[in-house]
Amino acid sequence: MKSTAANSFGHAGPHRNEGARQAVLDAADDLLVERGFAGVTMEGIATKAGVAKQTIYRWWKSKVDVLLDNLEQDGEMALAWPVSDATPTDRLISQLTRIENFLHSEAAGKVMQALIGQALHDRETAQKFREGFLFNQRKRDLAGLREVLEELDCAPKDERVLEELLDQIIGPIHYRSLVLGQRSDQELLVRSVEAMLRDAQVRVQR
Amino acid sequence: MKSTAANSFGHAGPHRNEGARQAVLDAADDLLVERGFAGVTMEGIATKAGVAKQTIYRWWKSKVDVLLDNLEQDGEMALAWPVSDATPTDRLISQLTRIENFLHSEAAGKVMQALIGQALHDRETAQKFREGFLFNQRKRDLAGLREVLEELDCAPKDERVLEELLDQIIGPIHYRSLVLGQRSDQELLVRSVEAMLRDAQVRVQR
Amino acid sequence: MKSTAANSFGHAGPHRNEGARQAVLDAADDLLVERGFAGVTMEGIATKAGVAKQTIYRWWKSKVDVLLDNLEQDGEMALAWPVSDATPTDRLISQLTRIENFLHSEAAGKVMQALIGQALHDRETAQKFREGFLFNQRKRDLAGLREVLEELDCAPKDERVLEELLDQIIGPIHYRSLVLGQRSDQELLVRSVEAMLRDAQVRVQR
Amino acid sequence: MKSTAANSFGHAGPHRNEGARQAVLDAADDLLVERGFAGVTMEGIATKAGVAKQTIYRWWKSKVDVLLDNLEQDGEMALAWPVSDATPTDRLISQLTRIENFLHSEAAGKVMQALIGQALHDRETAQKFREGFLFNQRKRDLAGLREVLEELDCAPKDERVLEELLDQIIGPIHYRSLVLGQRSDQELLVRSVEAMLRDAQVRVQR
DNA sequence: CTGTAAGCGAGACGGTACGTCTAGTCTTTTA
DNA sequence: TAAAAGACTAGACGTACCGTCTCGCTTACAG
Repeated sequence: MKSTAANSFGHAGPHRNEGARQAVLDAADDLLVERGFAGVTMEGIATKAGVAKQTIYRWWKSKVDVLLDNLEQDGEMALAWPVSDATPTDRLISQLTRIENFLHSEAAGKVMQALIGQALHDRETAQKFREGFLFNQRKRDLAGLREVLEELDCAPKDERVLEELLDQIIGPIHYRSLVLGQRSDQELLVRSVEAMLRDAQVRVQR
Repeated sequence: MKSTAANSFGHAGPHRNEGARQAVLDAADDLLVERGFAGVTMEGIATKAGVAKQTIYRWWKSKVDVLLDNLEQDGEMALAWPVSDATPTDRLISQLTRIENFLHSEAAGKVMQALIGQALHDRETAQKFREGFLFNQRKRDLAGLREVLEELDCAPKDERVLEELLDQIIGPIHYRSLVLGQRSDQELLVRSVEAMLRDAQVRVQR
Repeated sequence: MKSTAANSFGHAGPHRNEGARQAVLDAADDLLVERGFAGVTMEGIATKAGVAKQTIYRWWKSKVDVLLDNLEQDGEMALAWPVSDATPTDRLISQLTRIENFLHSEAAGKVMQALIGQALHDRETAQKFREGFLFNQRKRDLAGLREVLEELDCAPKDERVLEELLDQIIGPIHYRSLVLGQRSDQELLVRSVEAMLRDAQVRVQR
Repeated sequence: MKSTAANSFGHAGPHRNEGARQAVLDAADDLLVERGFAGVTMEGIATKAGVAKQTIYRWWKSKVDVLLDNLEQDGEMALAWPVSDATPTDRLISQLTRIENFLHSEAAGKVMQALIGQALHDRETAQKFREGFLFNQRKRDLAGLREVLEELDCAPKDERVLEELLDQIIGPIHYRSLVLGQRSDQELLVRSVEAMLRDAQVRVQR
């Protein structure tokens, strides 16, 4: 606790006020949960966060940017592959469960759904969402999956095949969640992984 | 040519003006393609269609309703399983191709993406979209898939398993399209169907 | 009581809502008296009048236009030369008194002072103020003065001289009011008129 | 010449930076000429002067104070009664001409018009303007006029009469300039002085 | 065969949020 | 300790749409 104590909140100096930053992120998140995406407005965030609109515009270009900032903060933590000594299959199932739970989680899941929704409306949002979050997460998932498959001796050489195998398991989860609006139960995830592993073995033998 | 001549357009009588209806649907579609979802506004539609705002509100509750009306008209046609004497597998692949093409089509695909996007923002849109379009289409696809699997002697008894098998093939396509923003090539669709059929056979043997 | 009764106020049709118009004019006037010129804002007027900002912008370009509208309504009435059987000199003094009182009146005087103030800040306001109010009033005052001088047999032939004579009596009043912030008492006005009449006679003899 | 070297400009020491002061005054004046009164903003002055906003607020309460500072500097010099051996009447006419020219001068005249304009909007500005500039100038003009009248043997005993005589000549000039937006030509000034002198003589005989 | 009721184009209305601008305050860092 | 730099809260600016409304016209059907 040194000089940073001065910036606890309240007023600010020439450097960025960290308290204001977090207040904005939290306010946006709260509004999304309480009132949905249309209820997230720059004015609403400002009021709720006790912050001037100009302060938001100084650091973020739009409400989408604010939400994306939230997602980058929360999502990368919640979707990391944890260190584990479980069997490869179990580790894979457990990651799939983590993804499914994340998609339906109260705060972070709503943010992600809102951003995917907006990405479908707006090309620029799509790009930001993918580059700011999705592709990073995808890299981590591909690496995790590769490790699992290597332990099971069915890792493909071709990276594109690995991507196909990943999409075989996460595609249906997302489709059910985002499009159908349905959760995927544990059994389904297990069968999905089994089917994919069978396919991986078939492919590797060719 | 009797009473319809009066309703050709221009002005109207006590019955609904069909010209105005189509002009509204077309204007909404055009605006979506030209300016994206945010560019579709009630005022914009009214101006472009040469129609009073009140006329739109008389027949549709919101711009989402207008777009959904469009989708119901176009989508059900473009996604029907055609009568064909091809092999079951080929028919399945061809339907999958049809879906993939539809998702990326200029007009109808944009409408569908916009509606899915809005469904992710708004519960009510989600419900309308599913009940007005998605569930109907899903029923047709489930019936088509069942027929294919029956011919291949691997149709499951349980309807829920059939749904899982359907999601195995359409889930990844949608995920790539909606979330990753990538097209799925023909090869991928073929391998996807093969993997699903293998899984169906495994399941039916149990 | 015919069809116009429908537009008493509340909501409006495709024609201008007279109630809203008057509410805006009154709100602007009230704000000016209560809070001064800086306290007259488009938002404040809108709130006080119970009117949407867009409604103000639809009919007036700026708050200056609103105030000018007020002045045109009030000023032309308060500064008219009334029909009178008093002596010419008395009529002139009485008009001068009327002007002096007007300049210091609660509502209309404040509006006029505000507009002259703004005219000194902004060329466009100056032009509007002059063309919308000042020059009309000046014409009436010149006509009134000419009549008075004719009855006293000292009306100049040259219009420019007439203007000079007018400015001899109204210039000091305005200077004291606008620049010095002082009222001119009745005695002063009387002496001012006497001096001017003496000058008019001198001039006419040449 | 010791510590002043440090205060040459750029950065500053513990004492007031004279360079900054002048830069602020000049910037305000420039902005007024270039963009009008509304274009004179604290931010604009700060930017143009290369000075921090806080520095302005440290020494002046508002932009009006800055402009008034300018006027006090320039106005008192430009409006002084010079020593002259001309006839009294000519000296008076020449002072009147000086005033008229000042009101229409590029820099100082604009400042004065702006301040009078703002004084009409705001009581506090009015007071500052009068006490900081106007009343001082008026004292000088009254003294000058008294001297002229004494030489012509028609100086009134009553100071209030002297003020009235002054307003007879400067009132119309200001009215034409500030309200009508018109210049007064030399001839007019001459006739105005003649009329006033005639009135002074009439009054003194009573 | 005529009134009446509905659909229609037009557009004014009260609102909400937008993104920008400036005000005036405060804090940090430099000299 | 003055000054430059600039982040901060506050609030008005003028614009764009929202969804509701009123108007005046046109036209189909009912009495």
